[in-house]
Amino acid sequence: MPGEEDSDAPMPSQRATDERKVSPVSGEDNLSNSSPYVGDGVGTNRYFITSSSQQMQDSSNLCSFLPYANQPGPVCAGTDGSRYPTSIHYGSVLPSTGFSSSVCAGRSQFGSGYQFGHGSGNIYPSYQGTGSGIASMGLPAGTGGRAQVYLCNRPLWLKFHRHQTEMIITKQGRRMFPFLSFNITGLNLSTHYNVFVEIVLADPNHWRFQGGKWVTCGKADNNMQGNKIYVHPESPNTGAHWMRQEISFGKLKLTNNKGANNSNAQMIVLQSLHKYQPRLHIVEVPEDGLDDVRREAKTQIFVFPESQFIAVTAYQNTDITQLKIDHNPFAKGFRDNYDSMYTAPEGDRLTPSPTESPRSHQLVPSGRYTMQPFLQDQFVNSLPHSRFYNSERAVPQANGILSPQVEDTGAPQRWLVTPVQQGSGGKLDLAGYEGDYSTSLLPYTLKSLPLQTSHSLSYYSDSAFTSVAAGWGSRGAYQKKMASALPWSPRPGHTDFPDSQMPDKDKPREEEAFAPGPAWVETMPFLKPLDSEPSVYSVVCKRRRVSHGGSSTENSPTIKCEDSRPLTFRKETSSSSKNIGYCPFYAAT
DNA sequence: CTTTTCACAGTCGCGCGGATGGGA
DNA sequence: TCCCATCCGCGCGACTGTGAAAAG
Repeated sequence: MPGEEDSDAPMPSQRATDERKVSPVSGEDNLSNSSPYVGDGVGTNRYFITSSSQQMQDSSNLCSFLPYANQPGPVCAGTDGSRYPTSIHYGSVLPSTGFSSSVCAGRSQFGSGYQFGHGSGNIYPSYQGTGSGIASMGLPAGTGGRAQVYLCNRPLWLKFHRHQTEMIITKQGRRMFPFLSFNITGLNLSTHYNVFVEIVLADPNHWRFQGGKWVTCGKADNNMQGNKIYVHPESPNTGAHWMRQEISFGKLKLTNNKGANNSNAQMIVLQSLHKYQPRLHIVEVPEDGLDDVRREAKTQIFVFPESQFIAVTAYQNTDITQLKIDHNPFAKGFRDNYDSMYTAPEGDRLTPSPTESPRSHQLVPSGRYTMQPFLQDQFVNSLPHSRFYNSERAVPQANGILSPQVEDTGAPQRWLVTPVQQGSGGKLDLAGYEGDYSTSLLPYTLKSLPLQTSHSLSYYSDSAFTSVAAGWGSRGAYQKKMASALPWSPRPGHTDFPDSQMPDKDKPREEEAFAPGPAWVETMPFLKPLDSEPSVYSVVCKRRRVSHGGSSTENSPTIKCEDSRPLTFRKETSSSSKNIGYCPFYAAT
């Protein structure tokens, strides 16, 4: 394939249907209103992340993402028929239907106290699924605090989210990519927790890819049975353990095989062409028999809107395909041959060939490619910013799609979600992304956490060993091999963030980013894929894109946020038992 | 026509076994 | 000479997206 096509020949991915040639704005029809991602995609609108508990408790805000807010008092039901109230501020995520123990069958560590529910796992009220209730056992009051969770590879998620993330599901099970990887802080060091991911329907629609974009097509099938949760294999473990390093769910597999729920606990059963939303649950493990009433206070749920995806059996959007190829190490074999691909004269390129990278000169064959964000992000690290400046500015990212520099500038960010519901209504925030982007290229900025990169870790470069180890293999393997070569500590203290590291100027941006948004609509508007108009990205870069030397840099950051501190640290004093929150957690330098 | 399934090729990491070198 | 540790290469399996065929 490489070398077989001239520069104008369609790339393999483009040989698909015409529909697939168009960068979709999924759900555009349904989400066109109130989309914050207008114009450049980053949009002038910022979402507001508030530390105010009141706002977080504002059900109206919640409604934009968690319609359960309108439900009457959430109730968790145990298998024994008992029910325990959950004082979720933003609506229950626990339908009142009973729990099921089947999901956790075989997981001895979850044996006694509680079971995970499974079923439809809907997060919108219109569904009558069996729910995905999670009960937690109570723990002594005062143990632990409100956890904060960083979505470590959020920039990568954002990249995909801009095009409406698709996740392949197969009978054998397919790993997610990007995979879920979190940093957790705020746990009690000695308290034991179970950590698991639940994937629930994100909206009540059936989706189809039509006309180059995702559109709704009837109602979703809410009767889908099967496992909807994936318990981290290291569960249960102490808070110290969970906070020690990234918590990666790279081995989580998605399947459409309903029979897989019992046979393979690593699989989550989904339905093709349905939209799903992963949620992270942190549940304190009971160490003594506490009454049910206290259980609810020990479950924290985190939702990252950018991790929403549509399950498919075959990729529909070539942009997603290309992003997968470019960033997923396992798809390296599908990346283009640089040597044969890039033979254009140097003069044809707008972007100078970085001398630092032996391959870089091959990456930008012509001006058409110079602005490909993920090309930039591949080697922006190795180039003086000035070398990129012109090109960055020369081609506005009309759709605001990517600000890929975030993760590749060597300053990947951590994104924190507090367990409490943000008042944002779950709007996906790109401000940080933009900020990061600007970190390397623009005069203003939210600066991401500086992160050293090692070219020796080219494959995972900045995402590095932790995510790789955690995500693709054992968490220790890579660290064992690479730790000695890494100049930084993989184990930063992260719970303390000095205010001095948080420029005030950044706060408004973050807050804006999570400003209360429209109430829940059929398809959460705040999750609208960022651009409602054809992106430069998609228009210009319809040809198959190439990555540089296989750097899936942003897969997941390596380092914990030792230098970061929350801009908006929620001081949730509520007695809420379950808290669902999602908000990127910005750190400034 | 749409969606799903399957075989395929390519990349990678891991584990095994042999080769090598040092010390007892 | 034997034992042990380390290094290296090979094979296998896991994983990916592709593209054709099958299924609905």
